[in-house]
Amino acid sequence: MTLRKGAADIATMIRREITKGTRELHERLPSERALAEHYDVARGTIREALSQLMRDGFVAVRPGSGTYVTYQPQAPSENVIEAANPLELIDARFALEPHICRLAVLHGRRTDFDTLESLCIQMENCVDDAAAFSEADTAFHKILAETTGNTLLIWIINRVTSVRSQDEWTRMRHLTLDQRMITTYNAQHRQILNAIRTREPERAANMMKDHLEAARLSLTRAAET
Amino acid sequence: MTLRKGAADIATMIRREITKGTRELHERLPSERALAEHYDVARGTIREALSQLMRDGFVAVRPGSGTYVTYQPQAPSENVIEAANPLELIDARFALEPHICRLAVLHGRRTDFDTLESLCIQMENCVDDAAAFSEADTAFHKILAETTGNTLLIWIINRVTSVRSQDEWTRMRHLTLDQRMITTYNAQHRQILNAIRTREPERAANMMKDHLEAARLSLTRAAET
DNA sequence: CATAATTGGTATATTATTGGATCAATTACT
DNA sequence: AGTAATTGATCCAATAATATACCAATTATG
Repeated sequence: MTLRKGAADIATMIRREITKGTRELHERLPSERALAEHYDVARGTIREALSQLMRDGFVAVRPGSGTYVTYQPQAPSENVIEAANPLELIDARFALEPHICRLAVLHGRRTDFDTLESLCIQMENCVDDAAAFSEADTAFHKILAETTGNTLLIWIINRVTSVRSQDEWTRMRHLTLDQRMITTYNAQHRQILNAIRTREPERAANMMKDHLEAARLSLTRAAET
Repeated sequence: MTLRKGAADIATMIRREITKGTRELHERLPSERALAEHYDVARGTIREALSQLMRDGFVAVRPGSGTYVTYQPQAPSENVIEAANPLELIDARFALEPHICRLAVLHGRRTDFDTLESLCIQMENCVDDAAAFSEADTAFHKILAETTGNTLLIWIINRVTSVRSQDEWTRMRHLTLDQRMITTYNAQHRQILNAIRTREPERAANMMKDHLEAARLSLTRAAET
């Protein structure tokens, strides 16, 4: 019967706090002295426990500062999307967005088209501002998804497009986002919107395919440089 | 053993306020000086904390103006998919699965085809057992997605197909899943697999569309009764 | 439109806390 | 009994927090 708490026990307790989410990523643990008092154990034991946790990559110890949580019990859903590489993302969009165009033809209302129209105008006033164009572009594809009325598709598209904003992809993308490219994209957006307005599902879907193909090309070209 | 409040602690507290929804998107935080007073800490500490939050994309600081929340806690993914109705689900599959067939043609390996083949055989031995057929059918579509090698698409399809098992859709579906229907589905699965094997992307995609159209028809028919 | 107030940005010297390291005494387990 | 771990104490160096002052950009005010 163990009467005394050992370093391994302390390590287990702290590890549990981390994996259960009580201690979050980047959070600072109490000082070794405070932990020693809290667990009613000597500081050396705490140090040994922290040493074990450090070996397993749960915490990082910074002299003079403190010990910090470096492990995150992965939230499965987010990571899949965050971890996806740009080509996977664009393949997913190749699957989703042409069909979204077809559904937009079926379910779209005039107010939706007006919103898309104003976004087109907004983008056409951004030929010299890549960042502003990108933002409006994301909004365009987002609104397009919303016209389908399909909450599931809307959710998926929002997830997939939102990744772009905080990615290295953005950097690559900006390399190729010159005035000529933006003008091309603007023309394609127009064609897509017109096809939807005239209720031509297959033409809208094909226009979207062309649009995504252009985006993929500029992406692979940027990756090769 | 006083526990000193460090920048990491302040950052954790503010991060919690944001993720818990207390601080909403685009909301302006109090000034650094006000935060310093509120948390009873020096302004430098607040600045270091905000700097960390900025690195992680939770806030953005605008000199002369203030600090603004730039992070939105994601809507729980499960609910969106769980709440989707059968027609939304099948529309999502209409978007995804034909393109998955195209990608399967591009990336599929012989071993993948062998697995799909064995699942076809398994389903063909289930013409009189709707439950067993359903299970194998789900596996077929799942494996098909996996042959694309696109982790994002795999994840989405798994989410979308897994709903079927615990849905009222299942009940409706079983109503129409007689021997004749299962035989039809089996033939379609065969045609899809063959088209992929002979590397015909568009034919495979079209076969999948036919397959989904049949599923949708049986679904709407069941809903009308 | 000009001015004043407020906001973040920066610098610096001082002070307190933290982890790093060591060692002799004590306790637990084989 | 013998071995290994824990304990409790002390000193050190690294780091961060504090307090203060001033600058620059933005925003509100009259």
